[in-house]
Amino acid sequence: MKRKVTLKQIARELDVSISTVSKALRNSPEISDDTIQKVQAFAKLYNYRPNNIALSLKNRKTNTIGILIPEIVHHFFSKVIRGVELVANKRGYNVIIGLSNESFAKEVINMEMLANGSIDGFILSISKETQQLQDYHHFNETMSQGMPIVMFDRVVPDIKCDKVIVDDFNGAKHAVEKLIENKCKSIALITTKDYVSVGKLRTQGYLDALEESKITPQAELILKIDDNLDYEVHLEKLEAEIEQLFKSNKKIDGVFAVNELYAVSAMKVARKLGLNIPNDIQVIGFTDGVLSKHATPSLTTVSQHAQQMGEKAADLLIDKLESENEDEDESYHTVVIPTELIERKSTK
Amino acid sequence: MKRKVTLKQIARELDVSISTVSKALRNSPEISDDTIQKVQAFAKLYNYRPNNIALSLKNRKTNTIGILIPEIVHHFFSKVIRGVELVANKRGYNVIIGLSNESFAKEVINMEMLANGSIDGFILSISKETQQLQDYHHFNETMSQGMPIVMFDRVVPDIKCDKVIVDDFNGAKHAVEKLIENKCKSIALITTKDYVSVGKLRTQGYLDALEESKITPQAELILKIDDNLDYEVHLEKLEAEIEQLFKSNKKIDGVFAVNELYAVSAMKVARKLGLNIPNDIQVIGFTDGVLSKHATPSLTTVSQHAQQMGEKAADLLIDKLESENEDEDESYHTVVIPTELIERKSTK
DNA sequence: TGGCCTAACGCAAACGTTTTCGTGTTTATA
DNA sequence: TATAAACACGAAAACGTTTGCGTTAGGCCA
Repeated sequence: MKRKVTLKQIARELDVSISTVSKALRNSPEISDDTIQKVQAFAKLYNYRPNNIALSLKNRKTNTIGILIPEIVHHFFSKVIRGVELVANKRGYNVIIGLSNESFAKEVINMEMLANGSIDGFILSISKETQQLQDYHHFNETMSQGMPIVMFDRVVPDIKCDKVIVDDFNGAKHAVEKLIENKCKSIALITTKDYVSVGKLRTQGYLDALEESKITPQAELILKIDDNLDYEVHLEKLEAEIEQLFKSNKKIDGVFAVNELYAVSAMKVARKLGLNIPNDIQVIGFTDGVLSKHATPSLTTVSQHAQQMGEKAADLLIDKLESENEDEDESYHTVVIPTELIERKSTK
Repeated sequence: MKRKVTLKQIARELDVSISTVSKALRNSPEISDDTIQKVQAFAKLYNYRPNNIALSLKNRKTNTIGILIPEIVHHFFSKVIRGVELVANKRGYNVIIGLSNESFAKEVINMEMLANGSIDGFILSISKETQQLQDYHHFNETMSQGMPIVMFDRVVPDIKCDKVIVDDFNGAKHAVEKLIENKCKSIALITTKDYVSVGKLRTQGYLDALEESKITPQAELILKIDDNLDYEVHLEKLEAEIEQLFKSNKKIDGVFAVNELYAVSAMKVARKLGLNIPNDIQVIGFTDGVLSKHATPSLTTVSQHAQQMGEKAADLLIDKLESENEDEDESYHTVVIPTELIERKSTK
C-alpha cells in the first residue's frame, strides 16, 4: 500500500530540491528544459497530484463550498444541490454537505465544523427549529469571521447576506387565481403553521388572490398542518385531518396546498370520498417533484425551479468569494426566482 | 471583517509562545494553572477554534469521507446519504459529496479531486456509463494509494473492497413468487438493459421464481428499457413501450418492475387501458420511495432499506480507517442487506 | 555555596505546497 | 582578462497545528 507521492519524494529521487520540482511542474522559465522534462516524466509516471489540503492551508482558500440543508430526502433540496454542484464544479469548486435534520443544535454544530477552515462559504436553508427559536447567532458569528453566506428558500429577512428566494407569494397567488378563473367558488387552503416562512407567504398569496376577486376568506377552509410531524410516518393523521376538512365543508370545489404531499393527500382523500378530480374538485400544489408528475391524475403545481435556485446561489457565493480581494463589495443581493404554474390534469 | 483567530495571534496578545498556547488549551500539565486560565479565557472570548485544514495536514487525516454517487435527485441515493451522514457525524466525520451524473468522465474527475487529500476514504456507487465501459482503473489507482473504498448497490464484483449490496436476486424472486401465489398466470417483467448490474440480478430473480414454479419464461413478456434516457423527459416513450407490451399480451395479469417509475408507469398505462388494479393486473415494484407510497393505488414494492445501507457502508469505511494503524487488516467484507416486501394496494 | 531537581516555558520540526530571494556557475561583453 | 549579465537551481519562509526536547530560573538539599 503505497502512500501518495509528494514533491519531497520526487526531489529526493531526482536529486534536486523541492522548489525545483515545484517550479518544473509549473513550467517555470527558471528551470532548464532538461530538468523540466525529467521532472514531469517522473511525476507522470508516479501519478503525482498536488495535495489539496496543503494547498488550502497555503492559499487560505479551500475551493470548497458548504451546503447546509434541513433534509436531503426531498426532491426540492436534492435539486438545489444539483444546481449548486453544477456551477460549483464548473467554476472549480467542490461541494460539501451538512444536514441539520431540521434541528437547531445540529445546524449550529455542523456550521462550526465546516466553518473552521473546511470551506470558503456557505449556501444554506435554515431548519424549522431555527425558524421557531429565531436564534440566528451562528449565522452572524460565521459572517463576522469573514465567511460569506448565501441563504435560499427559507431565509431570514433581517440577516444581511445574499439570498435566493422563491416568489412564494405570487406563486401561490397565481395558483389560486387559476382556480378562481376555473370557476371554483369555495377554495380550501392546506398549509403549515405560520412559523414556516414559506408557508406563511404562500398563505398570504392565497388570501390576496381571494380578496382581489372579492371573495371573503373563510377560516374554516384553511387547514394548518403541524409540520413538525414526520409525514412519512404520520400519513394517516394528515389524511384524517384533510378528510375532516372536506366533510365539514362539502361545498369545497378547489384546493390549494402549499406542498406536493398535502396536494396528493388531498386528491387521495377526495377520491376516497367519491369526488372526481378535476370535475368536482380541482387541486393545485406547490413544488414540482416526482409526486406531482406521477400522481393520478397528474397534479397541476407551482414549480420553483429548484435547480436554478441552486445555480444562482452558487454563482452569488462564488462571485462574492472571488471579488473579495479586489473590492470590498459589501452590498447584498436578493434574487427572486419566479415560479411557474405547470398545468396538468388536476385542474380543468 | 475579522479573520479567524489563530494560535499565533493569541500568543502574540498574551506574550507567550505558540506552543504554550496550544498546550494550555489542551490542559497540558507542563503549563501553569495561571497561564492555562489566562489562555483559555482569551480563547473563549475570541471564540478560537482550531483550523481543520492545518490539523488535516499535520495529522494526514481529514476526518472526512467522500460519497460519490451517480445522481442525487433520487430517493434511494438521498436515503443512503442520510444513513452515511448519520453514522459519520456520530463518529466524528464529515461528509463530502460528488456527483457523477452517470458519466464516466465526471466520475473519474471527481474521484481525483477528492482523492488528493480532501478525504480519508470513499463510499460510492458506480455510474451507468462506467458499468458499460467496464473501465475501473480509477478505483484501483485510488485504492493502491492507500485510500479505502466501500461500494454500495451498484458494485463491481472483481474489485477487492468492502461492499454493501441489496439482495437484488432474492428481492425480485420473492416479489415474483408473491405474484404467483396470488394466482397470476402471465407475469410480465419491465427491466433495464443487461449492463445495469442490479437490473440484471433482478431479472434473474424473476426468471428463477418462474422456473421454480414450472412456468416457462416468455421472451415477449420481458420488456427491456433503455435506461440511458432521462425519463424525466422521455416519460411518454416509456409509457408507449409499456402500452405496446400490454396490447400485444392481453393475458398479462401480473407485472414486476425493477424500479418505482416503471411500476407506476405500468399502473398508469393499465388504468388507461381500462384495467383494474389489482383485480385485473397486480403490480410490484422495486425501491420504496415516495412514488410507491403515494401512488394510486399504493404500490406493493421491494424495499431496499437504503438508509441502513448508508449506515452500514459508513461503519465499514470508518472501521477500516481506524483499524489501519493497528493491524493491516486486508480482508474485505460484503454485506448483503436483505430486502423486504412491502405489501400495499397494488396486489391482492 | 555548589549541585541538582523541577516547574514552566520556548524552539523547532513536521505535514505539503508555493514563491521570493539569494547563490553559484557559465557565457557574453568591454 | 575582468566584469556583467544570464541561467539554473536551492534555501527558507509561510499557511496553522502539535509535540518532543531543550532551556531557564528558582528552590531545595547537603
